[in-house]
Amino acid sequence: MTRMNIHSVKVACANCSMQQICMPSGLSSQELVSCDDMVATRRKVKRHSTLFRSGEKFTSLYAIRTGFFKTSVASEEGRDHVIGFQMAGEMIGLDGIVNDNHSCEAVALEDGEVCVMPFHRVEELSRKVRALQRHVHKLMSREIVREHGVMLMLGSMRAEERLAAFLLNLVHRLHARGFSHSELILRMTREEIGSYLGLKLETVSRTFSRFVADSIVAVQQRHIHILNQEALRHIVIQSGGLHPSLQ
Amino acid sequence: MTRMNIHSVKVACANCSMQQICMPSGLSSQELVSCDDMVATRRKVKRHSTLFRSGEKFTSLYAIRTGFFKTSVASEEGRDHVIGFQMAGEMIGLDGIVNDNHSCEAVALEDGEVCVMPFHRVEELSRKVRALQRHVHKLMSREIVREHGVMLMLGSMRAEERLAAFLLNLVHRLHARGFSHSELILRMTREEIGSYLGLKLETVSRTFSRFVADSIVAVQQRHIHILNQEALRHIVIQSGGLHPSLQ
DNA sequence: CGCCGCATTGACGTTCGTCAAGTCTAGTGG
DNA sequence: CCACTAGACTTGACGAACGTCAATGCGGCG
Repeated sequence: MTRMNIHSVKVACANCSMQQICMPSGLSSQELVSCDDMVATRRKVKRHSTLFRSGEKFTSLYAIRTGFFKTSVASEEGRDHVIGFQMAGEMIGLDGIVNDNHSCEAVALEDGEVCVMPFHRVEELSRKVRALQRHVHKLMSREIVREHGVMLMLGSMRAEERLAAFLLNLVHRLHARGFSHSELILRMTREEIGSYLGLKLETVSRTFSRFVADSIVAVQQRHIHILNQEALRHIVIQSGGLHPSLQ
Repeated sequence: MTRMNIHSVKVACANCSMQQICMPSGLSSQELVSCDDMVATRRKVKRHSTLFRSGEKFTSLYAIRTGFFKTSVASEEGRDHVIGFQMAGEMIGLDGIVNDNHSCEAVALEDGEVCVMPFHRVEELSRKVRALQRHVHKLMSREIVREHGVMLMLGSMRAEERLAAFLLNLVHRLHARGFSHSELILRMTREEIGSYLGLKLETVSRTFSRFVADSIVAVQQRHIHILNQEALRHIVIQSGGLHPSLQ
């Protein structure tokens, strides 16, 4: 419910640690400076606050600097379905472009900070800076491909396979950001995991328990230790899952 | 298996009946002519031929002029999962942008014809023609939003709801192209429908039979007559589905 | 005409959802 | 500092929905 406080800090993409994830590579330093113009402000977001809601006017894309988000689509009756979890270096808001309105909502699962990039500036700049145009197209295409993977998962995997794919995907993305390849802390509840995976929270919980019984992972609440990554991978592969291309 | 024959016809977007679906609106006639430059050739595609395969080098987007396609992602063992059905006026190939390789495959379900649009030309032109840039961004965003709807369906609907949503979506898109709002011919098998909906073909068949028993549709093989659209809509809505925004 | 692929239908099994009880943990206030 | 509480998580028993296997029907094409 709470709206985040607008925090106006002047930005420098050139100094940003997320640069190599967030920005196109091979920019001249001059082009990098002009990319700064793309970012209007940074915005701090508190845990459980909403970055944008479904139906809200679309103006900007958001590049996550720090923190962890979920995006979800809401149906009429308040039921909502999680369609993705996003972490530092990833972009959210692309859904808003087509109708100038957001069709999903983004909620912070922990305190964080995003770069607010007004889309008209993105378009303006990407008409001039070719590498940026490329980058925007790739970002959107990547999101399309990621969703293909999710659709494959939802359409053809069983509970164990879904959870295994989910854990592998998460730890893979975290590892790419310098975290452990075997330990992670879940920022979301079992219910949110279930919503994402198309399962009920009880099934998620039971499946975790089965993994623990098989010594594949150790679970202490939201702290997950992956003991046998090979086994996890095997669970996904054996049924023909498209491996970690789930982004 | 069969590759389609390359059919080099010079193109005129200005005369194309798909123009208002496929192209941005509000182009000057000069801009429309320059859009022709975007289309290298048209290509006829025969039923069951593959437009592009997973892993294949990405060079072009394809705008469907006529015909009906399925796109699917393939897993290692040959199992594949249908992720969408595309008809005239829709664009396929966006998945290839991110890695310069296609990550899904497109197969024609009936004879048709596509406009081949080399992506480097699309990028070049959309740096000059602002309306085209807009249009490309909206196309990609629309695909993202469509997939959100599919994920919602796969993640939270039961078989009846999925099939109802599927039929409503199909007939809605066909109607927008001048076809009946109550009759349609399915170009795909029950198995392909099932793959798309995350169901087995037997379940699709049984669900059709139930709809017939309830006088909601009449089914004769692939010929579908929707007798009670309201009932179909009600099946989807009651469970909180995001209605026909499934594109 | 006969074959082959597609579709339908039935019987049965598995997986997951539902309902309900109970446990654990973090955060709050006395 | 500890007791208390609310929310999150776990676990069990049961049932519903869907998958699996198998037999049969139908229609189009050679």
